Amino acid sequence: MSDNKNETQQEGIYPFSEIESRWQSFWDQEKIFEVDALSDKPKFYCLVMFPYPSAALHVGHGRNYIIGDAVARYKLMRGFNVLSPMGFDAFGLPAENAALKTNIHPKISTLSNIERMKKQLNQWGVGYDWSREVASCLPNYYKWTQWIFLKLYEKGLAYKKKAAVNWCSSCQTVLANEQVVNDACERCDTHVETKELEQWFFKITDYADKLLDDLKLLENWPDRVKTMQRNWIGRSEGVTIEFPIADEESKLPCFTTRVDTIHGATYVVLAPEHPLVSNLIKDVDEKENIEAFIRKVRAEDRIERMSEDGEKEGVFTGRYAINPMTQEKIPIWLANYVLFDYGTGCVMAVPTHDQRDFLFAKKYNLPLRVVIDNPKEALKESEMTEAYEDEGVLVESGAFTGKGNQESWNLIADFMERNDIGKRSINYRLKDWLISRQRYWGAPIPIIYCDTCGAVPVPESELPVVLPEEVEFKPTGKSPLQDNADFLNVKCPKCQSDARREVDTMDTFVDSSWYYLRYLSPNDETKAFDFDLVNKWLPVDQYIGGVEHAILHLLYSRFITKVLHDLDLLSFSEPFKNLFTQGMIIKDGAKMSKSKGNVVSPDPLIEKYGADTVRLYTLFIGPPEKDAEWNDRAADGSFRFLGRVWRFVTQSSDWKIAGEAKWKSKDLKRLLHQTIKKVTEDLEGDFHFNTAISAIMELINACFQFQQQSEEDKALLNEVALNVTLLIAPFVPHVSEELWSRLGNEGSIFRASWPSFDADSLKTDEVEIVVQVLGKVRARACVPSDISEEDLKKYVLADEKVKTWIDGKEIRKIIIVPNKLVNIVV
RNA sequence: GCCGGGAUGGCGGAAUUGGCAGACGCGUCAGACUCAAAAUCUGAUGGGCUUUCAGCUCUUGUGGGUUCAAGUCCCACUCCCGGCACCA
Repeated sequence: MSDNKNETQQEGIYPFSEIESRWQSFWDQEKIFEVDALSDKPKFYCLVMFPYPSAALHVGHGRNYIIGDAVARYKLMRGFNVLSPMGFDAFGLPAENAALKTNIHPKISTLSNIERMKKQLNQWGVGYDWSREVASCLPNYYKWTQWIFLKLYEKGLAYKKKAAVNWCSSCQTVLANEQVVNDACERCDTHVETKELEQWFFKITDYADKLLDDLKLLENWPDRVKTMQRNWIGRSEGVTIEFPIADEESKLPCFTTRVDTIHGATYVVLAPEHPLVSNLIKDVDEKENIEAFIRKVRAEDRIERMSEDGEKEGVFTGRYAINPMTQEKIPIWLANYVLFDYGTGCVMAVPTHDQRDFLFAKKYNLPLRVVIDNPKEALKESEMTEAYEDEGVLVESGAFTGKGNQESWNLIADFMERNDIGKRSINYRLKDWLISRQRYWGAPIPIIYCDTCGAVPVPESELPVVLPEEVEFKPTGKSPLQDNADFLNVKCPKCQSDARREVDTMDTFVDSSWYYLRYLSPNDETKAFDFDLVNKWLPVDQYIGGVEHAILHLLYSRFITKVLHDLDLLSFSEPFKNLFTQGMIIKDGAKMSKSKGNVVSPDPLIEKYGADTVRLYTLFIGPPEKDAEWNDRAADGSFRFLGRVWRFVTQSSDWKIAGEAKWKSKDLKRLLHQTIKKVTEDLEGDFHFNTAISAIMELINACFQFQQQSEEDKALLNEVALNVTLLIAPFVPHVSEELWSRLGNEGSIFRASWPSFDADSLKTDEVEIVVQVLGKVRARACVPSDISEEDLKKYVLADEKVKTWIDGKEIRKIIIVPNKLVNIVV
């Protein structure tokens, strides 16, 4: 490999390895990325999602940093005061799991991974303001994570409850709903179990509406991310109807979105876990059977029970409710398909107009009544094979009969509210955020349990609750901190009697839900973030990261920001104004991962071609928002291109070409300015680096077909060389710096300003017009760009080729698109 | 089932939003350099047909439609990717 490299460099392709290390040190010394946060220059906060510190980065990771770096460098050249910080999401399971195998403490492995990762980032030539580095595992950071917990606690937004929670037996901890993907642990793919445990939650449901409504404010977020969040929050509007229970005073509340079908509700169904059930069935003959059914359902796996093709099973309670609109007695059933934790845990069933109810009713022979007429064919209960779920006119619906079902929705809801039958209400799919983790490598939850005072928050002055280092962190299903007596035993902050600390740690998504605030004052010992600085610099102007965080991190960060906003600690309520989610780098059809063995390391490629080539190929591989298949060989093209740029720029003042000169100076000048325009527009828009780069390639290709003949040509070539160097700088910073200095410029190219195009140079006095006959291209014509339509028509009709196509035919119409095309209709 | 995004040469992908489809790059082929190879450089490169320094014709997942003109707009459909889903 090294022989190869020497050879390449000897042949004078371009001495990338020397150049790259030299300019990397230069940026360091010159503090190119260090920001004066107080400056009056227009600010630009460019943020890449901070990574979990892993030992070896692959080219897929690189895409994220390279895109972020290209944006930051471009904005620098546009004259912005650019804040581009980096930090590490440094708590979490991988370090702890590795420690179990290697016996190296997570703190040690994490900190050494961070150092390695910084080296790798530097090797890529991505620049950050390292003076602002944060690592979530350090006490000066997690102190403030704990502080945020306390703020939520004070507001009643952090609370402890016993609940059925997701349990990963491999990770030996509970998981948030957001961390369960297809019934499996997001991290290790282990099938998730359900456990009843007492755990800490953040009340994100209080913010469901705001989180949903404010998606409208996020104009520059990808639609798919907003859609995912919308789906996840899952708001549905309906009416909670109180069904009186026959022979009893109490009522059964049922949430429905189809209040228009109420007259067809012929039975109601409760979740077997519903608290009213035991009372309902206490005197019923079939009690034993019913209880057996409840036991059976409870024993069923929650996941299986919820799966769609799971058999719907139920049992009659022997009791009846009253349909409040028809006053009929309707049976009360229990069924496995009704979820206790959604809505009211009790549903009204309308088998004629809900397919699921229909199947259940058929199975157990429950009564049907059509209340919406199908305009296409009359519905007969006895002949129906499926529910009719479309629109129509109400029938058998008392005073509402004859009205459209949609308009009746509101009329019936109004009627119910007036008569105390039901109330409009809203339900969400979103559940509260479970933040407790029974693992070691995380921020301790700052709570103390006292036998007399109960759960007492650790006073702010006593933060941080330091994570002890001497711990046996074998996962046992309980927090390892439990076994550390020094940590566990404390005095109650209220009454000074003996007390115990909370031993669970926080979900690492709590750490990452506020880090973007910390970068403005990373070393401040007195507060989590600086009010003035944060409100000056945020919201983040450009956030860049993987779409896998569409729900988890992005929803949690929005939530925490809104809470802090409501506490008057932030003046903004959305943290990230613009979001860009880059696609994944794929290898052999799959996401790169160690377990699949398809990881591509950038090291050999950097060794062979240099970091600039890796960067250029990464940006050129395709539209950055889409997934892209990595192909080492295709990177050759990027290297060749840099070689061409190198030769052109270093020789531009004495430029000779081998082949035929196909370009004229006027056209080359125009192309230069078109290219500046195109690249600028691509970078200002949706970061279409791939097309920006191809435009620069076209310009360089043109230069290789241009022969210098005069002093003006020489000046033009120098102009092209200078501008090309500037245009490629955000993509390939090392070689650009080198060329910039070889062109005789002082200082960093990133202190120079971005080129602007000259509108006059874009104008042409001659244009090539496409001549179509009946929409097919038959000829081309070079004409003055200011030619009149009349002259153009005459010119085109006189063309020999055109004549052969229109000969003897009647011309019906001539369509002219100025400076582009003529279409003759015959 | 609902929502979002897609489908363009051998491959990755362009196409100024209705105006020359296939830019740019990879690969392939040919040539230069070389004893030779690699690397590098130069050129050609969607398919078919013909009378081949030219020209015709077909071609953007499928089938219809609108238009002087459709990858782009409309209707119907197929397949792929992602999210949600016994959610009442």
